Amino acid sequence: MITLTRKERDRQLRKSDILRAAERIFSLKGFHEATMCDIAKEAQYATGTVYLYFKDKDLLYFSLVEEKIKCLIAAVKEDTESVDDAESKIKIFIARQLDFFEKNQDFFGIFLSERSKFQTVREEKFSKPSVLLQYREFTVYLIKTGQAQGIITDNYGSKQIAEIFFSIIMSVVFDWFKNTPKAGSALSGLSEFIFDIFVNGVGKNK
Amino acid sequence: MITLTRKERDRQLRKSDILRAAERIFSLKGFHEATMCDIAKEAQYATGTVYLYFKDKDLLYFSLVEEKIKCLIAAVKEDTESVDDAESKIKIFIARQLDFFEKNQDFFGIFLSERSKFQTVREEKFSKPSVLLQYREFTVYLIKTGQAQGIITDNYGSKQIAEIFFSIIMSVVFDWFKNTPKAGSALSGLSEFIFDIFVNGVGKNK
DNA sequence: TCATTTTATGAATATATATTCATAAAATGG
DNA sequence: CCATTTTATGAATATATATTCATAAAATGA
Repeated sequence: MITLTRKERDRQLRKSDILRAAERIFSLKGFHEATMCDIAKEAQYATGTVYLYFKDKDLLYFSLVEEKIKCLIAAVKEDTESVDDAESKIKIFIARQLDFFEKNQDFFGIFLSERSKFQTVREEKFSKPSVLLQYREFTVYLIKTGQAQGIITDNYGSKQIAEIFFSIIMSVVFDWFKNTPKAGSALSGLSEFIFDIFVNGVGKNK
Repeated sequence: MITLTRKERDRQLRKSDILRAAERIFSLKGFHEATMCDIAKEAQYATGTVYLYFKDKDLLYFSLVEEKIKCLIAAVKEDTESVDDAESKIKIFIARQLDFFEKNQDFFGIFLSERSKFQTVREEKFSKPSVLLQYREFTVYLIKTGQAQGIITDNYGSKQIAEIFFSIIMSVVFDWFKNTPKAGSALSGLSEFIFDIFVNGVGKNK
């Protein structure tokens, strides 16, 4: 059902241009240091034009984050649905995630540096449940599946475990991001490591 | 060797007053939203006075974070030194850390929300190695001890494991911080959980 | 081609707040 | 008690930048 008029489609394209510019500028300078003027220039528009497409700076920023996370969720969901056993699901989840961040390094910079902003301001500006929440819910679902299939402990709640899961992945990505000089080793190569640590811990198996 | 003149000591006291005020205001509003005026008022000084004690807003902020982390490091070092076996060391480390964050909830708010700032701007303003680095080094040392004593795997590097360790603790603290309504259950109660997950993973032990 | 609507422009505005500095108050010490 | 030094004050300054808006350009369609 394609109901976009040409006008609407054009508008979407221009919004998209601006979002791409914002992505570059925000990730280069961070939220506060990036100016609307920077972003407009990068998108080859005048300052005021940006405001015809995004109400204000906050909203521009959030639109960008939302768009990206939606992408990630979509990719992850599609791929994990293709298998049934929880172990594969989890492994695929990790791999997809690493892949995404590797291909979206700029975005990752934003995501990391402004996480807190996203958590506090979001409530005031968005009525709809945040995509981060959706994302979180999906990891909880994964863990529950693992518990149901008996490969993950049920000594602890799925939410609690999901948080740990997420933070381990993020910490590895962050570490890689920080230390890898440009075109270094593949982030995706760390999938195994994450899965192992997450499932088996760091204790020495005697 | 007490070499502080009364003048110097007074100055320290006033700096301390200002730091306490900054702690309250920063944690209430975050770095950008907190104004120097807010902080001055909270400390019962005029705006300009703050500048007699701290060169600028950034430095005030970093002084605060440094001071707190130094505290944490000191506490952690002292306590872990009292035992020899790595398992106890690690358990104590976790417990002390939780204890610290529980007692310094305000500070934790700052620490979390401005982590990125701290990581980027620091280099430019401080020549001395940051306390965060010291902190990180200490966790690496802990892991190495564990590896040397054969309770932690040496399939992976100590740095890599230390990052994971740190991030697991932080994620638990963050979670608690977010969900616990005021005077709820003790954060310190989660020590066991962290140790278990970290060492044994979330895999179901058959 | 021209009248009307839509879109773009960027200088001007509005606001916010970090920082300074001339002035005043307080402390010092002789 | 006075002269000098130190410390505190807070109004004024400087700067930065998000946002607006009068104006211009472009697109539309008859």
